[in-house]
Amino acid sequence: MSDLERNEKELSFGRRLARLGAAWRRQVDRDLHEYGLTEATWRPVLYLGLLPPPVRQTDLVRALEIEAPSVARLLDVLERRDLVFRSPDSEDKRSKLVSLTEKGERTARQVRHAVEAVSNRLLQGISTPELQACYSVFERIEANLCQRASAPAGEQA
Amino acid sequence: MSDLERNEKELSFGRRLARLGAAWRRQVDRDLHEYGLTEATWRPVLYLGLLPPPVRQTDLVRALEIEAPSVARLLDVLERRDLVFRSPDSEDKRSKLVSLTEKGERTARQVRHAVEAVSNRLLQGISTPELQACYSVFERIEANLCQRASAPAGEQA
DNA sequence: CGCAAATGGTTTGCATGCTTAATAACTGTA
DNA sequence: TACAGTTATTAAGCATGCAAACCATTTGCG
Repeated sequence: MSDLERNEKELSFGRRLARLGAAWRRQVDRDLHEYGLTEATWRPVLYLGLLPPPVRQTDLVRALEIEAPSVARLLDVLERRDLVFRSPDSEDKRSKLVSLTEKGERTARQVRHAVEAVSNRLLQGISTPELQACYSVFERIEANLCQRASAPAGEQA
Repeated sequence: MSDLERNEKELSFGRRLARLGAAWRRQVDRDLHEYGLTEATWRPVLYLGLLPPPVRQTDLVRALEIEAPSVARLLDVLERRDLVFRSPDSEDKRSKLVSLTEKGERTARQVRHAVEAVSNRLLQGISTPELQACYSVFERIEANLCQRASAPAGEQA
């Protein structure tokens, strides 16, 4: 039955996802390296350019989907590089508002260009229906992720 | 035109890939945590159970698609845990052969089960043609990855 | 009001990836 | 044989993610 036949592909699907995702990111990184942005530092800058202000660190945590300590450290680096600055939030003394400096604004535009260029290049020749088919599968997988493993599911379904 | 309409989705495709890949891996990690395997340490064990011996470290580097220093460090950990051992290669005094201990063999089977269970669960309800549509897109993206960025491609095509 | 719980941020320590550089051994060519 | 280049492994240091523990502040409830 299909299960055995599909096993090889199934086994590699998660692997494939991770590999492609990493390769994709590496492309962006490569393009942004010349702007002095290393690894993940461009993501906070990108999102700071997209989110409606005021942006608290927690907003970045949610947008970047990384944990608060990681965001804090990235912002330390970016602040030292004069790309962002933190200011107190008059509404809530616990929180800090994060903004792009002028240099940061410029960088954010470059990041956006680079990200779009990579996306255009990598998705070249792929039709919208094909993309949507992928999204459909992704959504189903995400749905399956939420069902706690308590239901071992299609063990031989 | 399609470009603007697709922009939102295109922008997020790489993001989506990375996120799904990470989530997938986290599922496996969670299931293997109870076996004392943390993070990425289960992958060398899995592949050692799959590759035809003898397995040199270089073979693992190629299979795991991570760099040689990373493999070396992981093997240090696994060796300390008595899951693998290194022995000299009589064919080539530079290289070392890596093997699973008996405990490692047992662990490899558990890892394989966990990986398959997660795969079955996450791909539940997704048909083979849908999977193949995804693979087709992945392959096209991989092909586009290889074309060096020299051709900026669909900048406004 | 006053205290417990939740929330925002930081610090610390660990896991895992990479790159660069060193060392040892092999290979090919003159 | 000898020497240059390649290959296998390791070592050292950096980047980035996480979780746990901590402080300050805010919120909610008696």
